[in-house]
Amino acid sequence: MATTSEPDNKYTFRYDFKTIEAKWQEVWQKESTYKVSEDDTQGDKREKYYVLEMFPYPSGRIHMGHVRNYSIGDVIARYKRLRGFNVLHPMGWDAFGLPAENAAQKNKSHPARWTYDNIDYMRDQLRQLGLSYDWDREIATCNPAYYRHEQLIFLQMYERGLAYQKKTTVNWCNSCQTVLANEQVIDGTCWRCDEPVTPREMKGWFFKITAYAEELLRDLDKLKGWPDKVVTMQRNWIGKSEGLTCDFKIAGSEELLSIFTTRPDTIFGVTFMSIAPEHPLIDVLIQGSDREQEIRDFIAAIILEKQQQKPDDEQEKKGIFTGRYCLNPFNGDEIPVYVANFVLMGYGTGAVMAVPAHDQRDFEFARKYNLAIKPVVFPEGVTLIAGEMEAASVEQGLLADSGTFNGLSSLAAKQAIIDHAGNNGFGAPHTTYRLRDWGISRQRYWGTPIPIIYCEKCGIQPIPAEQLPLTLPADTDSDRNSCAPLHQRESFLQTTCPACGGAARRESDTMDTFVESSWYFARYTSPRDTQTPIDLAKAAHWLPVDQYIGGVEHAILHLLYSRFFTKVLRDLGYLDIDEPFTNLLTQGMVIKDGAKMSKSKGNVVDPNDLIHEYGADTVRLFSLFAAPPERDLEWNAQGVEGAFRFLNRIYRYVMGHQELLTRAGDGNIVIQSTADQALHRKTHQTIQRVTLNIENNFHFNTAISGIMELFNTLTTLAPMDSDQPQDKVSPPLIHEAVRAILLLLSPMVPHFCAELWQQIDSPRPLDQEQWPALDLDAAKEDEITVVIQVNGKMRSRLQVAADTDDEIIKEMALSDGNIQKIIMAKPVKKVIIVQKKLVNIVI
RNA sequence: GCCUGGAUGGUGGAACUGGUAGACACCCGAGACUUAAAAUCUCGUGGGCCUUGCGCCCGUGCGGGUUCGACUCCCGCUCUAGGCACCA
Repeated sequence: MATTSEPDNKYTFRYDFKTIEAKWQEVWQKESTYKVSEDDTQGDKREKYYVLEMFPYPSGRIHMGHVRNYSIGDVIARYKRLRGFNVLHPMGWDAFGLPAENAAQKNKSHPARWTYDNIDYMRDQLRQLGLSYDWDREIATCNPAYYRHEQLIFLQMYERGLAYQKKTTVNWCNSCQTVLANEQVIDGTCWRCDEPVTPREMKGWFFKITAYAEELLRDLDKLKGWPDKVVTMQRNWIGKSEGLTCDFKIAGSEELLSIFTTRPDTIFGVTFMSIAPEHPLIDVLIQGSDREQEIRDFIAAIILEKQQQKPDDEQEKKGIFTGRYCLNPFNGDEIPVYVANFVLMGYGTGAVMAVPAHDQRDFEFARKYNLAIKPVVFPEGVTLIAGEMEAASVEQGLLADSGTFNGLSSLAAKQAIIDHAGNNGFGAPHTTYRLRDWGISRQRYWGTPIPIIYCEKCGIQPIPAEQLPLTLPADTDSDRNSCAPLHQRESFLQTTCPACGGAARRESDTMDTFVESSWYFARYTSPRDTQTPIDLAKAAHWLPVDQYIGGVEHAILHLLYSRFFTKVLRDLGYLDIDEPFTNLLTQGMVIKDGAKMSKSKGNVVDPNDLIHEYGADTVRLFSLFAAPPERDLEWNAQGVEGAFRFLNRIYRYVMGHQELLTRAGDGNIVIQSTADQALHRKTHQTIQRVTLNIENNFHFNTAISGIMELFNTLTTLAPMDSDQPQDKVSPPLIHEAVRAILLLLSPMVPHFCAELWQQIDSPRPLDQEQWPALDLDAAKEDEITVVIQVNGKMRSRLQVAADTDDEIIKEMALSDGNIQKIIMAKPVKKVIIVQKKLVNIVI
């Protein structure tokens, strides 16, 4: 082996990671070490394990977040292989999206060109990290071979009413002639051109995720392997509430105003009605009134205000009286109807029964407009008096002033009132969700075209499945139109109707890129199948994903959409599972100087530089060692140096003992000295500890420190510079310890370990090895330290044989010199003995 | 405002189910090697006190509590990160 610089100078020695890493990457590629055979669905007897990291957007080059994410996944993949699993570990590219269009415009290139170039570069970077992917399964979502299947899935969803079109309000930038996503609108202006964004009514395509709301909520209980945090976030996002819909008659009219409430128990406390400014009934209510114009102006003003408000500031509550009343069906009260700026048309019925005594918003509104406040639910032991209330009382309690329902508890009253409404035909129990249907239309170029045709005669016509894929139009010219959205491309739009053959136009929207990432994990199980999106048998074998790893920023959208797609694909007959990801690990961010790495902060660390300076193994080792995966990782250049130093120490040690280790390979383990015993014990304790750290919660940081401890023990008991280390420790035990170190470290530091493994003349390459076997007897301590406390404070220690009787330990503790001094002649009240741990003497 | 996490030496982080707080590293300091430096190796390294002892006191964001014993459990706060936010 060569060294990086002067081979003879052992003082400046740094192991030659460049040669070693290149060598093993080539071996793995040439031998397809990590390829998972398609036949494994039938032939392989090993248990399957599917580990997946969230695939990247090919933005150009990988960043530290990727390095961390993929290192974690790779450790799990390699560990599971050593444990005898048949591991599926694929990688691909989430390749559609707006950045490609922007870059293409800037460089007068084409999004496809830009994207594929980036993929080539980044694939190379991932190879350099030594990640054990089955590259034969690589997919890029912008490839028609992928998105044709997505188009088919869309058509099947359309057939079942799960994909539908409706009118919606979008953010429109007139100067860019495009729709912007919410996150692209910054303070009401376009993120790219700074022109104001205007709302615009457009038709768009939606996926009916609300049809699965209940199942998505219910199945959260099955996700035992997900962080509670993510489950909670999804539960809140779905936002189920149960209550009552109830119709209030408009006075002097046959019209009904329908409301939804989760607090039917407060229905006798209704003193006014608030409706959304967009509510369709408004026209009917105010038509012909002498205040019609005044009201319309007010409504227009609050709608405008709403559009311009920043997402995070709350508007002052305001409203206007429509001049009309409605009737409370429970007691006949006449209730004024107001238009209010805080009522959302998109939730419930767009109308709210206002109970100022028991709802804070209604309370504020009532105070402002001098409306009645009528308390009807008294929390236990409290009598509410309208004039004395400082704020709404939102607690449950006992009903008062509520007719025949007086004295009931809130809980009982809810049911009774719902029943009463139902029996009298003006209401029904109702469940509503915060979750909205998923709008997937994007007016862009670089996305999956929606396979729909509009015919004047025949209406909306899906493209026949056998005509898929509907590919993106290639460019006819290389000018700035190279990424013109589809609606600007006449030749793409013009087509013929599949039903009548007459002239027709194509849909020009492309799909949200979240659609591609909602099913890619399933596609990996049959990535080259041209007949069907997903081969049911193969998917049944591999899915669900046993371990999914990615950033917590995808806790809601990506993970919710993937769960939704899994259920849809199941109902379409492609999958036989309910949930896609059994276990989820959300890793923390990589930060530096206390802040997220970003160009604007100038604290970005480029993985390329690190790989060149220290090699992939060191970069991986440090990113796994510096923090447990779920926590943020503070990047520290000196820490990287420390990780590199550790590998160098092992390298020097193993190569310095190469001959001995090679010879010792076939020797039996015979304990001949206390040093032998100590090393043997530490070796097996470390095997146990590392295994537990990985199995329990993937805490590689403590696993690595365990291995460091073992190596420290090894170099203390059998020092490097000793002429004849076998004087103290027998060679087979050094061999055992080194073997353990290399095997235990290999999932984290794969090239390095594979090389040293070969250098000590092991019979098989490391990739074909098994995780080291644990000998529990060997790990057992025969002497233990028992702590002696007096009144809970540590005062002395005892070294005793592990099997010493509790009574004897107690006697020893009481007669211990230090203890005698402390307790003097005072009476001992109590002695607590914790087996093999401590004695606490209470005086 | 609501819902989640988090807070431990100069730093990153350990500590099983309530049982020796600070493992393992980084930084820093001292020494060895060297003409010298780097590298490497050895030792030290939470704070304070003195009587320098296998010593004592304090110490896991703050204030209480439970317990023989609390970083760990309970109650009440502070700060911080993230998510949601007029959802009726």
